[in-house]
This record gives sequence, structure tokens and C-alpha cells, in this order.
Amino acid sequence: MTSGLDRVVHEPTRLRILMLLSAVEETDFKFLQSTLALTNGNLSSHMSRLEKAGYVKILKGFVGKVTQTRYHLTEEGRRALTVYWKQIDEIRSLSPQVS
Amino acid sequence: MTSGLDRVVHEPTRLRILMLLSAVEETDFKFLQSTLALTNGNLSSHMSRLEKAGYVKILKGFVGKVTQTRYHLTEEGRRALTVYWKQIDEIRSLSPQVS
DNA sequence: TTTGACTAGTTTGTGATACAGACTGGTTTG
DNA sequence: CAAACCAGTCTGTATCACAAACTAGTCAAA
Repeated sequence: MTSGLDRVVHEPTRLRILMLLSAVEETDFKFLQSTLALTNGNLSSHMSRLEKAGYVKILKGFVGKVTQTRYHLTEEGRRALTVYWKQIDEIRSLSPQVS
Repeated sequence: MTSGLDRVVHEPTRLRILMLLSAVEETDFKFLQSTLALTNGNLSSHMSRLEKAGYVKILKGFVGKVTQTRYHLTEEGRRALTVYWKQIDEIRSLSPQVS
């Protein structure tokens, strides 16, 4: 246990993605890409990572004939965020133990 | 600019080190090593990284004939921490822009 | 109908780096 | 002398963020 912090969540770009998702509950590729100013490849691989971790559900569909990918925060993802922020608060209030 | 977060600070182990230093102002190698449960090599390289970034001053001395290394948070380091926490707060309150 | 631009992503390649573990050089203790 | 401690350095490995290249399909328009 290096530090306890979930590296999947701790990565800044993914943290932003997760925070956005936790606010809107569902989004599509284009929105995330333009809002966070990411390259396609970068966003794509982050989303795969989040899916693999079980934090995000990837939903593929169509708008007319054009594919559209939407993302949905899972309960597990929401829990991971809660835990993460709790741990961050602990680090933030870190002071040496008086034993 | 990937996300604006200072990677030197963002790395969990270094963040803990910096928070400890910001509380005690000065510490030695042994204390950090045992408090954070790090290997010598790992702690050593993190401290070098922090020194290189200008966030920590490394002070080498002796206790009797045995070397002792102490660490001191610089003003720059303290500023970096302040900025870091401000940015974290911004991410934490992230919600989609209504344009 | 094929050429060319555009959309929406995925795959690949590379450089950076956190961490463990082995080793160094010196000191002290048994 | 041997073992343990201190404070490192120096490998090696495995991960991984990011960009760039690539793929697959859509939609004109000539």
C-alpha cells in the first residue's frame, strides 16, 4: 500500500471526468472532449481505464446514422470518488503523530 | 497544460511529505521514513525531486559522527502547496459550464 | 461512383517515473 | 571480527499519460 490513494481516481484528467460525471450523471464523448480540451485518443483511453475499473459504464448508440458514445457514472465510481475525497481531506489535515 | 496540477506536488507520497513539512517546518530522514513507511531509496529520491523543484532545502549534518539529514520546506514549496490545494478545490467543485 | 472532407473514436509508440531491491561507505555495538 | 544502522546511489521493472497514427463509417459533390 503506497499511499492508499486510488490511482485511477487520482489522475487529474480522470478526476475531472469523474467530477463532471458525478454532476451530470450522463455525458457523451464530444462534450467531455471539448469541455476538458482533450485529444480523442487521450479521452478514449481514460474512459477505457475508468470502464475497466468499473467506475463508468460506456453506452454506444446512434444519433441518426452516426455513432455516439455516452458515459455513465456507476455506483462503484461514485463510491470511489467519496472515498477519494475523504482520503484527500486526511492528507490535507496531515500533522505529525504525537505518540 | 494537461490539467494545471503540479505533478511534483500531486504525487501522493510527496504530497504527504510536503504536508508534514508544512506542519513541522523541519524534519529528518528517519522520521519521514518511519512515519510514511517508505524505503530509503524511495524517500531519498522523492526528497531529491523536491529539492530539484526548489520546494525543500536539504540540510546535512552530524549527530556525533553519524550523518543526519534534515529537511526544510522553502517558501516556494509553501506557495506550491497553497496553489495546489486551491486547484484541488476547484476540481472538487467542478460542474459543467452552462454557456 | 469515387474522391475528398469530416466525425468519432481506437490502437500504437514513446518517454517519464514510482518503487523495490541490491549495493556503497561510513559508524557503532556486541 | 561480525552484524546492524544511517543515508543514500544505482540499477531494473512495470506502469501509464499523452500524442500521433490509424480505422471505420458518413456525407456531399463532381
